[in-house]
Amino acid sequence: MARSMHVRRPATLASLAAELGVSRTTVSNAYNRPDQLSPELRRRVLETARRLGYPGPDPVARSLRTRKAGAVGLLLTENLSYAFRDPAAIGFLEGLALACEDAGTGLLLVPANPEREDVAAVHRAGVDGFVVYSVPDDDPHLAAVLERPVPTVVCDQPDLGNVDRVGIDDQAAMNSLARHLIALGHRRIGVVCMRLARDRNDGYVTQERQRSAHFHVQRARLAGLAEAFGEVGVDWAGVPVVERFDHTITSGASAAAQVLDRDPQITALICTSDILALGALGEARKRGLNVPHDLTITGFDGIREAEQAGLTTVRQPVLEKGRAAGKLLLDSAERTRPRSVTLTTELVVGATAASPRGVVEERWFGP
Amino acid sequence: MARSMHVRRPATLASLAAELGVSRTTVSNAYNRPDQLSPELRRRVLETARRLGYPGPDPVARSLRTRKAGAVGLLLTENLSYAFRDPAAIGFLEGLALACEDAGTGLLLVPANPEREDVAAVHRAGVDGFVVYSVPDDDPHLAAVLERPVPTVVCDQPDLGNVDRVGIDDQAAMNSLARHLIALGHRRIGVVCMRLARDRNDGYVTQERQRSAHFHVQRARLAGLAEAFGEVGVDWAGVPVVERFDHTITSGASAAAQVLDRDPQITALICTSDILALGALGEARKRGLNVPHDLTITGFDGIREAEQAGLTTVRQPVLEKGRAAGKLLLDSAERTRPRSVTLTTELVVGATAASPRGVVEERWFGP
DNA sequence: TGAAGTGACCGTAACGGTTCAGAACCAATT
DNA sequence: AATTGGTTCTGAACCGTTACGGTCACTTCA
Repeated sequence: MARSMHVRRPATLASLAAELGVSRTTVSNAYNRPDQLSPELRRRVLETARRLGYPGPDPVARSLRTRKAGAVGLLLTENLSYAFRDPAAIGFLEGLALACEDAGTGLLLVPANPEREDVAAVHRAGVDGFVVYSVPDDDPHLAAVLERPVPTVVCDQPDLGNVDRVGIDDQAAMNSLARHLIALGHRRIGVVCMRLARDRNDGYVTQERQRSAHFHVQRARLAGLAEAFGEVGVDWAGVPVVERFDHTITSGASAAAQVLDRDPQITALICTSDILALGALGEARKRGLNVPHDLTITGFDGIREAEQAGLTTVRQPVLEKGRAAGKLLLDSAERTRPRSVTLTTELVVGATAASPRGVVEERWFGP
Repeated sequence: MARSMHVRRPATLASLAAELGVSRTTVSNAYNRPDQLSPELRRRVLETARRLGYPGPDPVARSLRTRKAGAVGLLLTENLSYAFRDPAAIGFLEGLALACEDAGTGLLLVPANPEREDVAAVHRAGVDGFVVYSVPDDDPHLAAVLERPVPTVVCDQPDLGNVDRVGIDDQAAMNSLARHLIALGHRRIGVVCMRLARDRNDGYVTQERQRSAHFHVQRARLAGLAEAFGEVGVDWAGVPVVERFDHTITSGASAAAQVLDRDPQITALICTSDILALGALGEARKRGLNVPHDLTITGFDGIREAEQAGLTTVRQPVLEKGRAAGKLLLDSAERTRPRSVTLTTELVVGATAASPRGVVEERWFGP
């Protein structure tokens, strides 16, 4: 019975067919199209498969032939593990996972180490499409993805023209937050932002660096601030903007410290993310500053931790963003021309923003 | 120059070779072994590739030939998106992602809907190995994974004998927590646990169901409790054990309510996860119970939220667990026989456990 | 009784690469 | 002049499937 004990080679569809004396097609059909063969033969095929230890059609070979991988790739700018530490990223992932789940598709996290310029992982990924989440617009990984002949959806990215996009209007959202602060009477402000480019620059940001920032989201948020404060006569060039490469609470604290050390007279510290704002809150507390009365602090994202802290911020629908990205990618049928989805945001008025001391809120003077 | 404008078919390695008048081998080498051809020819190959829009070797075809997918699969019992909602699962994911990152490997989240018994996704996954995280031991997805001829690591699973395993000693950990409560003087206890099997059973758990629970982790934790309390003469059969299918704070609250309604005289409520315990804490607060003096509540896992709440619990190294699983899987070289990694846990004495009213802590009587 | 229809199965040709054992060539050594 | 060694490139086999367009025996129906 056990013919050739030395078969190290695992069984294949062909060997199974040979053993059974049928064609490979038939064996394939036994797995993929049961209606194409008699129940009796199918039973025999499956039983012989079990006996020979044939685990069913090889997924990779099948993918090659059918030109479907059954998975979408996710490209993140950060270390893969980072995605699981940032609440906003987690929310995005959850939404994306939901969309994939609905479609029965796998989700492949592509290891794109931002340090090394090793794009090989992008080339090696056997996927039917890519979602690119918040990477700098000059990221070589992004370029590698765009070269791959598969549909792609970018998130938090400027409109690339030829691929689908999902995001929010960062500039408008930040603008409305700024207007809120302006209405409260703030004119002397400081800004803490996330990394603006691939190089580390933990410190003050020049005008030029702001304009040429490679992270679209950050660039747009700063632009929204500049726009709003410019309108009320604030000289943007004089506004201290401090950047941090690492997106952590600790970074937020140290950045806040840096701003407060040099410009203690500011009445509001605007952070471009909740995480940074939480750090700033901690730093303010450490300095004995009363938030919001001594110092207004705001964030961006609307993560749960921010809500608990009562942070004044902008809420963006991160989960929806992920889900929208997934949906866009997964029904890529009939994509005539690139689609663009812009989700709405919401100003969250918390307890960390108030009129500066000695200033009565402006709207009281309204007509 | 542009020969045949109607080439809908994208360029392949072969077409590129033909265009250049070289062999396919040479083109392949241009990408994979630059030292195998002259720099000049390589330059020509790459340039022609760009001109023809050839995106480089197809990952799937390459995988087929090299028998490497460059990714590991992760199988979760829950809906994919759930993994991003449970802090413990997130920690595990982070650790696993770290390990994958180090190895330059992708991480494929396999959509294993626990509702449907659709195992196809497991068959379709093009991966070099699987990590299986906390699924019931009779899960068909698990069976499907074990049939695949690739290395596998199971987590929070009984020793399957033939695959690598990583986990903690749930029984011992819970036993030590129980001893702590016993030392405090607790004898009348209630238990809230996570789902014990694939079927929903929101309510009391029979002895039989406890013993035959398909979630190893839960079974072991209950066993640890039964063991410890049995030693001091508590009749385990009389201990109310309530199960919840959904692992949410809300579930924890409702389960706690169910126990407290029927057995208001209990002095301690032991939950098999922090999430459930947090729910129980809320329920206790709602009832005006003073924790820990009116009621002791404990958890399991050691998530951050539990720490903030001052929960008495068992901390397990979830991140390390993920990382260990990844490492085990990724250096599957020379695996002689299945390895088993058991990580250590730590009893976290928080503020939610104390001696019941009228009872002096036992250790005060110590020799 | 012959034409048409149906169910069951098969042969061939991809799918797009990688790999390995050489071939061809040339320069340097014996 | 023959041998050696090195570089550069090639041919053919192979990876394990599935898509496509059949064939063939066996009804069914007029």
